[in-house]
Amino acid sequence: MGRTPCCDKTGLKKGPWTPEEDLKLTNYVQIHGPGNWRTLPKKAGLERCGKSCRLRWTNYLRPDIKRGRFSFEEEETIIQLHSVLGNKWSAIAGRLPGRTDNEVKNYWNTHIRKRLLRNGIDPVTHAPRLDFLDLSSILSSTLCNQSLANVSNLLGAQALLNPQLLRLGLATTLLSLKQENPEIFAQHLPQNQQFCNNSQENQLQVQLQPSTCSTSAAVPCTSMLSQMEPIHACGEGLLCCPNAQETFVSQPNYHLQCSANPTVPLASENSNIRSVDGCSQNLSLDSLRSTPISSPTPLNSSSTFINGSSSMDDERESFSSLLKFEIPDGLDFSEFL
DNA sequence: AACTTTTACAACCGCATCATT
DNA sequence: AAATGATGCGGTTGTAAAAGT
Repeated sequence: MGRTPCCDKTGLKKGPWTPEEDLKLTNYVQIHGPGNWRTLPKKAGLERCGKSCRLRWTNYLRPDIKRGRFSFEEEETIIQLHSVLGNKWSAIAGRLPGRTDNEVKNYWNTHIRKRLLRNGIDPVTHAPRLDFLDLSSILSSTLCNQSLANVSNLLGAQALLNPQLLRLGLATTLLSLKQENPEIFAQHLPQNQQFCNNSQENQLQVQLQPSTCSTSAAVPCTSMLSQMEPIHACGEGLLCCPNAQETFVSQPNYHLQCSANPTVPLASENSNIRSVDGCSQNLSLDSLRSTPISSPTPLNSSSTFINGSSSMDDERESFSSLLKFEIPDGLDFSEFL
């Protein structure tokens, strides 16, 4: 059968629109309203395909379009919605007044996607990626920044990870770090109390604790980045989720949880953090979710930007710095060294 | 200053979906 | 029910501007 083309494209102009064309299209739509795009070009005196006119109008000329840089809130919304909806740009844009699907898509591809990749987050699954090529650099920067937070980018890949591979990767990285930065290595690990330095054997050993709360691999990590679970210390410097009984343990070997940067108050104590209910009310995310997530943790947002970076991008870069991890049962660093 | 590479974004293309005949 | 048309959607490309060498 075959469909007829949306318009006869011979002799029709393509490429960037001129101000004159924009004016013609705007004037016509303002008088006659949008729609009937097939016949519009001829009536409006444009040598363009109707489809092109529709796109130009909806993506650029429409008066209610908001232009300019995306705000924090908009970016957070995009990430949260994308973790739930995937590449449903139109659906995402529908929740961002004044933004078009094309704009959201472009912004995702040029900004957010790259940032997530840099931070070790898979932009498709929103789960942490374990790329051993990056392990050293991330861990190095983590240690040098006196925080273990970024390691979560690696260890959070519970669904993707082969435990043996993890041991190997961590061992290699830790060894090289220890050789390259022994002072930092010795200085910071005890502070974070995730590790302890066994001075007698000059080996690293993990303080083990039964894992009481784990997030399921089904939980998008970028959502988790903005989900500050109320947590509390539960001994030995480890942090646990108080409502652990509500969580699932998909892979007991690995235990990933969200927690505040050690230098800032926990989510439950931070008044700047948007309330759980407020978020879900704003976005109605529960209604959008196609598959239930196992974690009761809500989608949250502003909490990810509470450290004091100066530039917008720097603050956004901090996305990755708000996760902590716990070492899984049975993972003994002495095996690595 | 000239050239190359990268980035950002507008626009295009093909397919899907829905409405109408 | 099938054919056809109109519109929407998402992936991809083209290109100007910015950044780097």
